[in-house]
Amino acid sequence: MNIKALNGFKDILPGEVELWQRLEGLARDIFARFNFSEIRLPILEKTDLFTRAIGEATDIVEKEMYTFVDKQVTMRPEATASLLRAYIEHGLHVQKPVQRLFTIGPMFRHERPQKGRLRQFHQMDVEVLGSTSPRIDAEMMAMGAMLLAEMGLSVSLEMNSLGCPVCRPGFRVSLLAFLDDRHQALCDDCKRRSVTNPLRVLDCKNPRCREQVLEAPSLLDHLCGDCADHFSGVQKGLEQLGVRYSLNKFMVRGLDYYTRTTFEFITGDLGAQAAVGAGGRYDGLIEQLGGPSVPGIGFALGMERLVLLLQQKEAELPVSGVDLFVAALGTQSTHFGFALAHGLRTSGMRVAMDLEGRSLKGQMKLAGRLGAPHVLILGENELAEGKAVLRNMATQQQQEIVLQDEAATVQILIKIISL
RNA sequence: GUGGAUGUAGCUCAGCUGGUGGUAGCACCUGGUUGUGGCCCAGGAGGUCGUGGGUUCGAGUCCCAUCAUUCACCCCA
Repeated sequence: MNIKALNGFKDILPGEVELWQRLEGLARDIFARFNFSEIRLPILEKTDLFTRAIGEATDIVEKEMYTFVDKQVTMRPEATASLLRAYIEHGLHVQKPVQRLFTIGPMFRHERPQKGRLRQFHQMDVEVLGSTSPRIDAEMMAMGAMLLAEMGLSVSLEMNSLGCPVCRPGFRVSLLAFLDDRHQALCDDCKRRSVTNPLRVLDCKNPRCREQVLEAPSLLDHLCGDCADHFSGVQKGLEQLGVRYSLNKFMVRGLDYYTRTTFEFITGDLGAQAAVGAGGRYDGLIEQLGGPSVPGIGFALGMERLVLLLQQKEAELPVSGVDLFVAALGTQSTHFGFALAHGLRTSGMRVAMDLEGRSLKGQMKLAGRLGAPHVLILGENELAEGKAVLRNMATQQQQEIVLQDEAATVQILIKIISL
């Protein structure tokens, strides 16, 4: 067998997929509590959409996109751009002044895979469009925190403000001046960064750079009046909702479109991939994409990373996929059991049956492995007398069942088993 | 794109300075119980030792290349 999944692409097998379902189920429940609606989006978009939304100069656009060059289309590397495209295309701002939307699905980035990072990965993406209220920012973070808490994960929240087009240029100037003075002390990456994206120097992991940057001018000290007001409003909101967070004035987001509030949910349990979720406000982006002048904020949760955390936390999920196992011995019994199983399934029961002609012992073993709470044993002798045996696997008690016509037998079994 | 580590059964792994691939564990199949699961016992099946070259009388073992996996950097969820 030489055909294998592509590097960075992964199958999610039974046993793990249950965790995904639980994660997604809980997320949907919580998104509903906060009055979010689902939107399903295509995976392919015009390449232009991403270069405009994410930024020409970002790593994602420069070297990580799966693009069909001849067709000018790209497999989405993130969800926000697609979601905003749909929002603009369908005039959703007219239908509701404030839209709360979420979407769940795969994203694609051509990066070198490592722990918690794949080339096809999955995100749960949440966006609120049409509100500048700092309470929305607080609510978003509170919702993320609630989801993580209800998953039983302990994750910390860090927040920062990146200001806006009014205040960021001023900050940039003083940061550049500061970096110029220490250019020689910075690592090679940061020397490059101080030209291409000076803000990034602030969150370099190199200890020497960190030290240099400690005294750097802070974004938070350069906020304009509106941004400062907004920022303190967000903090008040978080306090009111009892969300624990810390300020990280060095936190910078990788995408160009962020303004004001940015935040990350951080864990120490995933190696180099600290962020399980991240997002922020992007007040100018919709307009920039040709839409109405509407503010927005959103964040994405990395599902692979959450599942890894869940796997570390609990070894195994109990899988109970079956209500009844039908064990048949002989042709007559198998013939009868085959139809009976179908009748039970039609009535909503989860039924497993072995059709390989195994010994009763083999069938019992299968039933045990499947975790079937009951086994209906159809033996030739009993069948001849119109009877069968129902075994409770936990108590090992068995009772005789009188087989009437199929419909009646189904009813009897459902009644006994649902007790 | 850069650096390190690792490729032996479905999975986890032994395999010494080169000398016939492991009674290894888990899982699987059969039997011990003419028709009763988990535990136990016995047996069985399962391999191009990632791939291709090279060195050698002889390579799982040494060398080169290549592919894959993985961790980290860059970057990011």
